[in-house]
Amino acid sequence: MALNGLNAEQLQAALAPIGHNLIIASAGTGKTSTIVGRITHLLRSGVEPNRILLLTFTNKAAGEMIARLERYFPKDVVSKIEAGTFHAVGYRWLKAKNANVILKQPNELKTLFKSIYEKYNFSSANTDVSPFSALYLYDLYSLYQNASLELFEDWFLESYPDHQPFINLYLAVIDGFESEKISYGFVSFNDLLLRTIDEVKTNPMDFYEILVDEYQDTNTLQSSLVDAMNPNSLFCVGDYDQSIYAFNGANIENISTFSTRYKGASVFTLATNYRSTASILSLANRVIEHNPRIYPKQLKVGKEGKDLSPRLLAYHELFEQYHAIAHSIKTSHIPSNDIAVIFRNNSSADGVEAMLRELGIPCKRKGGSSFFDAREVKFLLDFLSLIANQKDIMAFLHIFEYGRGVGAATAKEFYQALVHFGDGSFKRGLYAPIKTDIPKTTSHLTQAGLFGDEELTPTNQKSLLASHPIGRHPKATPENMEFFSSYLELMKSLYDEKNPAKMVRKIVASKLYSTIVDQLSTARARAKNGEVDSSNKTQASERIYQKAKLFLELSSHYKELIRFLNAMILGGNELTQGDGVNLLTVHASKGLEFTEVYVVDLMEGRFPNTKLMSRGGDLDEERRLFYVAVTRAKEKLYLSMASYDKNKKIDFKPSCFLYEARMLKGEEMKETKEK
DNA sequence: CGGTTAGGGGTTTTT
DNA sequence: CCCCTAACCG
Repeated sequence: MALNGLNAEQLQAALAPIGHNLIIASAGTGKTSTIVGRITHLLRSGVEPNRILLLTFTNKAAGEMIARLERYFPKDVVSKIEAGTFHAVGYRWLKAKNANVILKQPNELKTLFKSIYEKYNFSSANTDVSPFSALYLYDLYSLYQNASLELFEDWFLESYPDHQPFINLYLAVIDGFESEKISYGFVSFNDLLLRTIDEVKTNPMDFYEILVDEYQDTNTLQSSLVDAMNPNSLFCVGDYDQSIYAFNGANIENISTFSTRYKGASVFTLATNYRSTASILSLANRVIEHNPRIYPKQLKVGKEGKDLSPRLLAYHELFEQYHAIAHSIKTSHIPSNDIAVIFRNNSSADGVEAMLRELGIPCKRKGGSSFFDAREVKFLLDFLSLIANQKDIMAFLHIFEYGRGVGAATAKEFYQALVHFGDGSFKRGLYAPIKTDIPKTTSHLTQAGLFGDEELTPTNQKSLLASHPIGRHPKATPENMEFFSSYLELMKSLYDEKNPAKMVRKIVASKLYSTIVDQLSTARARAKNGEVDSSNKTQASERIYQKAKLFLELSSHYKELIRFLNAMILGGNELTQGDGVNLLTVHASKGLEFTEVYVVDLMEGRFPNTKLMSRGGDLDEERRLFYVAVTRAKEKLYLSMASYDKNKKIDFKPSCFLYEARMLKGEEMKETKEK
């Protein structure tokens, strides 16, 4: 049984009486085992599995715990446990209530927000202060939603009183954003939680116990969701030294005030670290000691065996560093899946990846940026999003911007014309227009008579379009109408299709997609002198179809289009691509462990990231990030830095954490001066 | 004059 | 790779 493997302190926590329990679990102290043990204990005590809710920070973590429970309990019991991230669980409940939820990617929502922001004139305010940019305001608004239950105005002016002259403009932008978001049918991550709270308040839940993993990174919005559910019992597991999501409103006070918020709360501490060697732990502790203590904490070393001292790797130049690390990894006897390169900023990843590739070492990165940000994948997502939500004008714009000579403005007119043809319905306007007059436009251009032009399009397209009123749109040109008819042809072939994978297969095989692949691969194969290398182009196009294949594979697990799309937004960047050495940001490394770890780019400015600190972050948080990074290592830890970036011509000073870790002596600090 | 497109500069972290 | 700016096109 899962409980047999626990040590005394873990067992005591796992068997805690029902009530409000906080488990302070330092890095590597068997947090996961304790949670699995706790659920084991609950199930063995006769608690119905569907009255257990396990909230984790990533869906992967939830999956791992569920998988471990399946070793001890029948699958049909374990599958009844509610488990997942706050967002995933909330989404599941709303979906069960038939709520109409169509998630939209944060970047898209930012673009929408910005477009509304730009309608307002901020220069009219009588002040020397310059207004926040649209994107900064968006981030603040999102932070507010996660961090505060007050009115935006109150929360905002507390921190930025000098922006008082803009407050009404800011509020108007936010109002406009909220209403436009609703009219397009979009739901943000934050909306998901807000709506879940509403749902839980109107239809109370009856959980016996809620377990919250990574409790130090829950924010006010999330903790108010937990409170709204009002469970009999709470089991929160966290470590304040690993709180690294302040930018998302993570509220360290959720931990520090736990015993005062919940009367009669019990606090347990897991202090024996089984993950790392004594010297890695003592390094981590030397650094984190510089942060204020909330609860006393003394780590005991539980690991036995050889103990290699952490090593400092210092190089002159950035790429020399990446190259040396790649070389060190190549000569390592550790399997590459057990090796990680960890960095503060994603910008470090490209250099490391390039050097590893040069030496033929496979590596994997978190899928998010590389996969879903790829334009060929975005196109597929946009195409499907518009089918799932015909009000999604943003998706339409992205699709039609691939049409030659079509930009956002023209695409928007086309969309509006189509909605007009369908008397309010985009799809009707596309498939079976009931109005054929062209709505009035802002354009003064009138290029009539494009139809009947002999060089126009192949005959079948012509007949496709001949019956469609969009061809008479003043912005219609032979090129963009050819694009349109490819689009229409594909849409018609998907008219009755409901299965996501079948849809994806048809899209990828379509003429429209091949047009896009051609555009993208041509652009990618174009050298600086403008020439297109045909073998490069073939390669680029192969890579695109490879991604499309992966996308198809992902879609095959879903029966409903909307569910597939939402799942891609909700858990999309949790999937890792490929096999090999792990390239991770510190944030992404949370909860993971590796035999050999390289923490790279340990220079002032990069790690700690001083740019962020000037924007409200603080050194304590950066120090926690460092702590998280080094405590991922089980046996070998390398701390690495470079003193110069030849591309940007920047000199670097070593990170203050290298001094705090006593990998560098204080005197050297004075010697390393800025030039 | 509005819109498109090409080219140069810059990049935080996540659900 | 994405965003912004400036030149270009109709």
